[in-house]
Amino acid sequence: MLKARQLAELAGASSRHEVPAGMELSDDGTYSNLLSGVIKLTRNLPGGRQQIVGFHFAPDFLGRPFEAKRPIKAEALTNVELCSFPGTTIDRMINEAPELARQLLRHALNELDDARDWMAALGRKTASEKVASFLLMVAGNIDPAHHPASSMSFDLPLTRADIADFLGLTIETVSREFSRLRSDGAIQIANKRHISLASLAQLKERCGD
Amino acid sequence: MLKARQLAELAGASSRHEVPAGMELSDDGTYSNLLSGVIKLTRNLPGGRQQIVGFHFAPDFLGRPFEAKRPIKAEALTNVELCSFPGTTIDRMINEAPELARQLLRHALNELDDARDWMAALGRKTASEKVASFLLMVAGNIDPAHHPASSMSFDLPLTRADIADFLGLTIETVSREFSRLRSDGAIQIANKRHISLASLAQLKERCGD
DNA sequence: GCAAAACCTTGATCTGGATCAAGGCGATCG
DNA sequence: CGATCGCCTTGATCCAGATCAAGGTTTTGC
Repeated sequence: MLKARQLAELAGASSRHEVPAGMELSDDGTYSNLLSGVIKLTRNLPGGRQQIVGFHFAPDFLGRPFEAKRPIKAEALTNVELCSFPGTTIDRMINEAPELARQLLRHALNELDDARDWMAALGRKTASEKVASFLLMVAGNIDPAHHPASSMSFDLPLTRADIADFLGLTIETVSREFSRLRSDGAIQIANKRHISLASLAQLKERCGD
Repeated sequence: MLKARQLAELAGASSRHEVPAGMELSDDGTYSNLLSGVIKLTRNLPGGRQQIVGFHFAPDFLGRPFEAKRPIKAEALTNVELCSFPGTTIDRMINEAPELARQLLRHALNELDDARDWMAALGRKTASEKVASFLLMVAGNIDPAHHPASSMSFDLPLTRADIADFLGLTIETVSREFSRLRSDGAIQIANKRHISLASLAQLKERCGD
């Protein structure tokens, strides 16, 4: 745990602010807690190609020490509430509080596990397995404690174009797979974006792992 | 930097050993420096599908604190020399030496950057862009300081099947793309595995980013 | 040194998902 | 309220890369 003095220092240096949906989050060196909303991380290739390489769902932590080799853009998918700390404060505290460094390391390794999971999906899963895996991932992040056998519903924070850019597909294929899942009774769709899952267990059979 | 006492402790607890090509590296909780050789990290999907999610080239560091959510297997692609430390030593020292925690964090973030780069390749690059990117990656790891404009050569430490499992392709497609690069004069191939690159710059034009 | 086994290449054909095309909602706005 | 715009769906067709097939080459083992 962090010491009381350090918690107080963080609280004193923090500032709360809001970012509207669609706005890019500039990569000043700050760190933030994501209090609400969803953020996408994207990597751009020539020819207008885009790959989404990760998401942040509330409550998550964002920001990183050291420079990235490759530029990654962060953009708010929904309205977003942040609680930010100056980079210098965190960087200094990493050296003073081993527990903070441990937490950052644990967090980075979780993101690495996620990225590798999606490498496997991008390289080796079929379109319908990708879409099922995607719905499971969103469901798991929106309600981490949900019982696998019971039904749940939520609003997708992404457009079909974003989903396609995450799964390495086109919007038409994503749309067709949604339609297929609906006609198979695995999901219901209201208003394009509102999804009801019959059960997480049912989707797991379609997710290809 | 680590203190002399800590370096001495590490040296005292370390043990040198060797792993032959093709052998799986068991995931006891130890940490190792990879002194020579190449290791692949794989994730398995049902139906015999496999995705390689990363490599370690010498000199690299392997091992991770905290449990991974998903099982990842590590296998030696070549004969490998390791210098290993017990997990308990490292885990304890993380709390004593902030600099060690920083290094582990930096290392994890580099692996995360790499994984995200490959997500973009898997999701959005063509077969020939993937193969060119792969060759650049291998070349860069085998000789990090190589001049981009001059030619270089090396032995691929992977079979065509491994390359296919890394790039999300089939062995036939990998083979055809190698043949095409050869007939275009971008590479030369001797003995299936020995590759000569005319220049890194030439490949960069084909790698799709 | 010969045979078997691994690994690799090349050709022919097939197919999952891309591309092209044509509307169908629902919001926002005048 | 009707028009425009952004987003989504569905159908028709196409093609990059998969699959199927047939050797060729290199390595391994006896």
